[in-house]
Amino acid sequence: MEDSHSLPHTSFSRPQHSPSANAAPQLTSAHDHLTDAPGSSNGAKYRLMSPAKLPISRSTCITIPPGLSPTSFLESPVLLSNIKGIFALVLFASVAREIQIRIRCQVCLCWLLNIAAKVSNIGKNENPAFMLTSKRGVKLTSAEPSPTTGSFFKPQLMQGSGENAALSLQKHFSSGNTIDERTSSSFEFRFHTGANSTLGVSSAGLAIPVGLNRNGPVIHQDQRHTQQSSAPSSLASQSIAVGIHDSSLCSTTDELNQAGQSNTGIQASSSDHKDSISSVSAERTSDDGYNWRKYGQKLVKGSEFPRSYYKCTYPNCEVKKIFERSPSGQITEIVYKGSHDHPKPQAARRHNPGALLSIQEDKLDRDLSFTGQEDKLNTNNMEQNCSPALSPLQANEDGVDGSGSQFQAINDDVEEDDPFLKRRKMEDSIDV
DNA sequence: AGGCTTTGACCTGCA
DNA sequence: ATGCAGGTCAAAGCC
Repeated sequence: MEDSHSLPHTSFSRPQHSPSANAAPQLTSAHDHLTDAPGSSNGAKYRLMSPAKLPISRSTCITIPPGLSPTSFLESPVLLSNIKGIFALVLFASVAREIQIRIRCQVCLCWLLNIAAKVSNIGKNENPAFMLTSKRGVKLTSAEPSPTTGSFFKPQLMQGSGENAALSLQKHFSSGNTIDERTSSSFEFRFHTGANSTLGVSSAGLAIPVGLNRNGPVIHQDQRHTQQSSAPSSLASQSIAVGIHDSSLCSTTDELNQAGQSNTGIQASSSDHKDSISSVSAERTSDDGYNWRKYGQKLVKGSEFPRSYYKCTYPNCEVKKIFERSPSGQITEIVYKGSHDHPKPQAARRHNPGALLSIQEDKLDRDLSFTGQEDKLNTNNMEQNCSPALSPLQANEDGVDGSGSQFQAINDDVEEDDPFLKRRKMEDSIDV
């Protein structure tokens, strides 16, 4: 039993404000928290930690051979042979760009846009996206909120614990670099694999160079023991720090390609055992499919924006999320505490009618319907179904459950005449 | 009427 | 022991 006060503190990463930002800002791994938390009742303590101190496990990172990249994949006869699918994807990407559909997986969209560019040269995103940093110091760039809707594209960061497939985007810092140093252009996009990836990431990890820009959200995740989870390794808290920058989804396809050629892209990297997952998402309240009730707001010292505290409104669900939002409405940091042990409320989707990936969410909700493990460990992952793990490259992993099927789900939808509209119709009819 | 947000006060942990 | 900061509570108001 733990009350709200027993929840581990989750520190926000605010490199730009942290007095020590220049020297060693950032996030601590859950592992460190667990081991270096004197005085904590459960041993879980969460603090900022310098990326340099982060025990980022690279041993599990598998880099794709030079021949494998989104570009090469796009040129794959397997993909190109499916003309129908291509056109559907092009249409999909075009529509997404056109109406600024909120998409949860910027990588997926990047990929789609890349495909679109390949086929019709329409990929023209001007601004790169944001930078994400996991608790383990993993950084990634991703999309910023839609300039028109303000909705955030959800950066998907899936880190696999020993058992979960993981994906993280990692920025490689030169020594001494801090998180707020956004000058580095070196990013890696690695796919990690766990022994048994529930997401279906095969053991053949992939490194996809993606020309994403630096400015962007910083993601970090926290871990703690929850009431529901007796397993010491269960992840319960995740946090995200979203950089405040005006940039659009992904980078241009040219940038993507260039990045791919220059090996300065993003690599998905897996976390090691204790950090289990980490899927993170930058999103607005209620946009993650769950219902939240704000129970507090506080201006934290050193923060220029007030910190808002939300609780999940689901009965007996004690999941909390904390985020800071700039006056312009941009979320600068998000922290999740706890894990949902319940499905997303159906009604919540109406709040997000334009959510492109809600299609996926539905599918995943059905497929996963929070079976013990992924819910305990990856409850929040369910919010981020379209993780980078859903990379088309991974989609080739036919024999794998999870991401492969997820991607298949995407394709299935895409291949329908207008799955998105169909879905909307269906939901509308249900609502009526 | 119910649910949510706002906001000042209170509680707790830490240095 | 004390002050500070972060997190939470809960009354009031709003939608």
